[in-house]
Amino acid sequence: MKQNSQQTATKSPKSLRTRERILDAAAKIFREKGYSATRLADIAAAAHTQAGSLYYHFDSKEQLLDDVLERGHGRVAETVRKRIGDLGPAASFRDRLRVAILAHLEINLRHEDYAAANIHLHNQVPETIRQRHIQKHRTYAAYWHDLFAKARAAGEIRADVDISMARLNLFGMMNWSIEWYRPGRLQIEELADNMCLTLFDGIT
Amino acid sequence: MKQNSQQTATKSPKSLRTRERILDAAAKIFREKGYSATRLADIAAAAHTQAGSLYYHFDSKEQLLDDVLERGHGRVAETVRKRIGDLGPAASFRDRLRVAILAHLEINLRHEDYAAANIHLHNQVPETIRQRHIQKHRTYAAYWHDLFAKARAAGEIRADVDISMARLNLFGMMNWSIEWYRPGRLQIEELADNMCLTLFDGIT
DNA sequence: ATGGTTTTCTAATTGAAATTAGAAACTAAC
DNA sequence: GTTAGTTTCTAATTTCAATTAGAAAACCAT
Repeated sequence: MKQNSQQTATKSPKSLRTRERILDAAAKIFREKGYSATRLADIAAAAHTQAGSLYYHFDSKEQLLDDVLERGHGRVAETVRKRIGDLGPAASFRDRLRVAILAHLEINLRHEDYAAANIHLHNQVPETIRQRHIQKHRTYAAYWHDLFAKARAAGEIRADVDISMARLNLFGMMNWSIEWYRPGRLQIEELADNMCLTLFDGIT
Repeated sequence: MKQNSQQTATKSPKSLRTRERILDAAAKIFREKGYSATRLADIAAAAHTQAGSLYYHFDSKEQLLDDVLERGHGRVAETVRKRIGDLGPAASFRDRLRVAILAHLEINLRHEDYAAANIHLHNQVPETIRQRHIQKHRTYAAYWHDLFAKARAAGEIRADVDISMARLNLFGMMNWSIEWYRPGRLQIEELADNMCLTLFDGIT
């Protein structure tokens, strides 16, 4: 039942770095061309190696996408949970939400290729793999839902607000930013602040 | 310099209907599998015909996607402009925005396959075609920007609000709904109302 | 119903790209 | 500097699907 890579144990540092390089290249090309249109030769070229060599690190093209999606989502989910954990139990839910928004944006916009792959390609993997990813997204969504629910219970959000819609709207704003945000003019923090404002002042 | 189909003139009603059927099928399968992974045989099957027969109606697979994108975006843009036009010159800008939001959502959610294709596949067409679509999206964005700008000039939006961000946030909410909205529980009108509220109360 | 036109089908043709196999090159410990 | 293990390369193999060509079928006006 291997869900991810091949030999999960015994990995030399060099092998690990190559693997990383390949994943980054894959995310980049997948994002640019879509799953099916990217040739392993393209990924290989971007990772400074040969198409055949990829098979030493990955079982198949399919599994490569699987890993890209996994890693992209994993990083975001872990970081958001960690940052909120770091806040301690005294923090207001409004502060928690603010921190979560910043973390979500930061990771996604710093690894846009992984993020974009997750958004655009998650329905291009075969059904079994797809189910696993859908499940993870559901769990992540539930985590946010809970955040909103507690904020409302604490009176930090108006009682008549539809929590589910609020979360979906926020996800829309955040995830859409991957389409247009380019580093430079606007700091990610400013972006996060702006979204907080739009959301809260429409909610509180 | 044919930008779209082949014989733009002289089309029998039957041919037109078949063409329509093929476009719908294409949008559906493209949405499900992505551009490159969909076989013309799949589209043909969904349109109750044979792969080879598609070539009577379209020049190539590429042009098929081109037309799907074109039609998807065209319908939305035209409808939004028309509905706002119908409002007459006396309408408040807030009302205009409300109407525009409803129209955008209605068309996109009633033709989700076309909408999803536009969102997910617009960067999978070859460069020349892609440029044309990007241009159309820019024009559409500018139209909305103008709507926001006039609303602010009329004092219907706070003066310190960043118009560009507001529009992007709104687009995020609206376009993300294509990922999760399924007809049934929630009416599209309710959805539009909700997004208006979230947006305005965060802006006004 | 017959001739011309439009539309659809079937059966090649063609090229492209994932995957595999086995040989080479590299690495590090002794 | 030889050897075992790891990593990479090259050159098939094999499958798959877009496109084309030409034959059939459907349609329509007379």
